[in-house]
Amino acid sequence: MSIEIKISLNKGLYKKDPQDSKLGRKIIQYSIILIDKHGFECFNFKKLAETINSTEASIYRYFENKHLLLTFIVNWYLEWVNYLIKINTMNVNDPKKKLKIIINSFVSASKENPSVSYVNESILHNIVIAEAGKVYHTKKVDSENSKGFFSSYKALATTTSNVISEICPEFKYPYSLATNLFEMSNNHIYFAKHLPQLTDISVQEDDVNEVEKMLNYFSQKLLYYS
Amino acid sequence: MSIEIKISLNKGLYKKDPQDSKLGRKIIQYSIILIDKHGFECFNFKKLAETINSTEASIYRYFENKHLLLTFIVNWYLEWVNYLIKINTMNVNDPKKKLKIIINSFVSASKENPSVSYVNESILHNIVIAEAGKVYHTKKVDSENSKGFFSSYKALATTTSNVISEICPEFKYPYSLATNLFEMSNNHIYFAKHLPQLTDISVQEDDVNEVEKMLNYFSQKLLYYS
DNA sequence: CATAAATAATAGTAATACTATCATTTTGTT
DNA sequence: AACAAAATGATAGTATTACTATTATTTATG
Repeated sequence: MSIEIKISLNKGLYKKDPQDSKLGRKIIQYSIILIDKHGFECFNFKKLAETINSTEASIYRYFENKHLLLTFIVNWYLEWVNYLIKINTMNVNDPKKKLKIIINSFVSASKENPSVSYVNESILHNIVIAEAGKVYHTKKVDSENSKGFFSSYKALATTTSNVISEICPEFKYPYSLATNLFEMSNNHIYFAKHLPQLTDISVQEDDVNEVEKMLNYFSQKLLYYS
Repeated sequence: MSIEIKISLNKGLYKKDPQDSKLGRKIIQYSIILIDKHGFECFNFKKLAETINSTEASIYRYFENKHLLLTFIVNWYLEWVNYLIKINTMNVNDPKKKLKIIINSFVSASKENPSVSYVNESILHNIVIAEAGKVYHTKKVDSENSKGFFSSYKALATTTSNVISEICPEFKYPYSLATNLFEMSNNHIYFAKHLPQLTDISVQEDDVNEVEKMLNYFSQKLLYYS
């Protein structure tokens, strides 16, 4: 399925919205591919420019630096997941079912869901798994937070937290559990692929079923029989 | 309390063991201070050399690059925590008490524990909280893993996992819970300080009591009444 | 006190992360 | 079709970073 949603993101993230022009969309499309391929540290605007037959100067007209570009695409992904959760839980009343849908979105939103033509959501998910922590683990975190650069993560945490509180209103840690389910999803997919001794689950050919089961088990143990 | 333990780490991490010379120990001491102060991205060997009145060339005789230096100090911290857990649980039989000691070590090993003269463990803990993920979130993770660069994290996970299995032998995810308790500890201390909307707990003046409570609550819910 | 080992001093290179300027192409408007 | 405005490309240049190499000096050791 391919539709054209335009996701609106904090304006401080870019100098010019890349979603509004051909070159901008190419920057998004190929930065996702290159960051996934070489890793964020080895990714730079010169390589990106060569790949898309443009110039460094042109890319700098869209993004101040590669860190803000990463922040942009990670936020894009989080907004997209939040959007999918909203439409997929819209007609669901049981909060327990809603949380299962949320967990399923954390582990595999990129599968069988509406997508945007110039974004490979599956590759983008890999970037979120491997690089998203770098977005907020920086000395600029406080000033970037005050500019609203992490509001997409907060929105996702709030959505999830509300469902958790619906299931169990007395539960003391709805936000912590929400972010933990998301971080745990990313971490254990990464561990399964690269550091298998740090997890009990395994991921074969992108089948994240075991991760999903684990997250459901954890949340049920914490929320169901209180 | 100050003693001199020498922690033995994977030899691939350094060209020359910094623990064995005055300059080496100064490199460790001030790299910890500088990474904490400026963040890992802005930290470099030139600044470090100026700070300790030495030269870049001399530092390069100890470490190939700053990434391996970070890996070294993070592993040092993990080995130190693992060592403390061992001595503090040595005469404890109840695995539930052992897990509480482990959780206490995750949140505040750096407080009231034997320390090494040239390492400020409290600052080092801040580095682990803010930067440790960068150690293994790199494209070199597989080759570095095969060289044993993450064995300290695995050792800590194994120690914790064994205690978890003692408490509840049927629990299916002992390793996952072990690493999750550690990651959660670091994440939520960081969130409380920088992104408070992502957590329910707060940390006032380095009092991590609420984090400790939360981790104990989570582990008890998952392990006690199965 | 001689010698080896460690460190300092200095210099240099390639790559990175930008910024500035001007030329050309594309787009929208009449 | 003609034109202006906007977007992009081409080119050049700078400061910093991440190193490596060479030689001089200091320090530790038998």
